[in-house]
Amino acid sequence: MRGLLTGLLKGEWSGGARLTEAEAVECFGVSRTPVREALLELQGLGFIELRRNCGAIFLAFGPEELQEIYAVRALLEVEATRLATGKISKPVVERLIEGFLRIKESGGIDPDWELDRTLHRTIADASGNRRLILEISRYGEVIQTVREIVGEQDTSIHETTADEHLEILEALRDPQDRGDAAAAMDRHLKQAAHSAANALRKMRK
Amino acid sequence: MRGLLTGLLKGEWSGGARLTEAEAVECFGVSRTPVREALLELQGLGFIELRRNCGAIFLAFGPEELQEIYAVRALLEVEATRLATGKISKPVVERLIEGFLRIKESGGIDPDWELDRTLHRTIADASGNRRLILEISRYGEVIQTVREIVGEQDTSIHETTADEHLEILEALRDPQDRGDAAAAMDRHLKQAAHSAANALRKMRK
DNA sequence: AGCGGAAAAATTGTATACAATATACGTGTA
DNA sequence: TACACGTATATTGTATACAATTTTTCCGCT
Repeated sequence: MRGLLTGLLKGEWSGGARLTEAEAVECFGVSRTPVREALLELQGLGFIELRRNCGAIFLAFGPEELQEIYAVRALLEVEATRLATGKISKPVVERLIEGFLRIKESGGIDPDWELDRTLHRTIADASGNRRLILEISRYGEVIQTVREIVGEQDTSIHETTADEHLEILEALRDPQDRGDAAAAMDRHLKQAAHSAANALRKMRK
Repeated sequence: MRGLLTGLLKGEWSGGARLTEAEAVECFGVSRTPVREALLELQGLGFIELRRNCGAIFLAFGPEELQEIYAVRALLEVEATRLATGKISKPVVERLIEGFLRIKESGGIDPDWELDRTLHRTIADASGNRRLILEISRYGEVIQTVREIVGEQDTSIHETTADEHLEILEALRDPQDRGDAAAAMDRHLKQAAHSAANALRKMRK
């Protein structure tokens, strides 16, 4: 599965390309059963269209599509942040703040996606809406895969990202307004969308 | 697939119940392959949890969970409405308004989910964000299944629903503010969530 | 009786064979 | 030459057999 998604994102198959199950079997050296399941999952994630007796059709994937993904992600996570405001215990917030401060001090060399994921998952969990949690984690997988491919070479990004994370956390720690943290999350994800789209452009050209 | 989902929603399997592939095969009289694919899809939709060599575990599904589904749906569709404002051609809006007026006149006997789906799909399409369109249609399937099971016996609902739809359409036709139609959509979906949850309660007790 | 481990059973993961169906092509006719 | 139809081919849908893995059971040991 990951292989197919990676291939698509790297641009090995461009949008509109057709891939039959038999071809996928040759590509990945496994039988049709797991290939089918992978294709079905990819369809669920919206990267391919499955048409009976026609094979899988790769949908376009470029900076535009990436921005659209981030737009939906932002919708989900901003709402989660709004709901989570005031529900995360102080110690947890403090520990996260410490983590991001350490990253800032170390000059942003270490990307540490792990801490990033922890932050986003903590917020989602605190929202209390299990559906929302589920959908956010669904998008998390996609985003993670994109990150692994695109690479995010520009290390200076990570420092500013840490700042954005700190803004969110500080708003969560001392909420003046239920919307402050949500607004910070919105800014953070808009910035992330921009930088991811740029990284993809750089990679492709 | 539909069979499993229907069974779950009807309460044949309560939350926490375990269902192995072999049992599902007996239940539905098809082989493991399609059963597996159905279970994977159900996992993607968030109705079951699949654990290796443990079978499918049904997650809880009741009025609470239904409300959560509607909350996420509202998130998606309200944003779509905001984006669609001003992008739907007058004739299209007029035709939809006519349709809902006809329903109101006929006293709301005829549910006409078809027209309802057309409205929501039209708005989603006009949003211009293909990701958003995809996610909305994903939820549309779930909602449609829920409706078929729950039945929505109370016919008086349909008249008020038509009113809500008309509010949305009128705001789309003459947008004073980009948020008017979106706000109407939000009210509509909150109402729909409430009535669906009630219908489920009535059915279960 | 309690615990550890090994064998057995249950269950999912994968491969392959067969069936159903849609597409493509070629042939015959107007 | 254009079109209709039928057959051949390609492709997906389904069933089943086998492999891998996990869970359960049961027996021996302490």
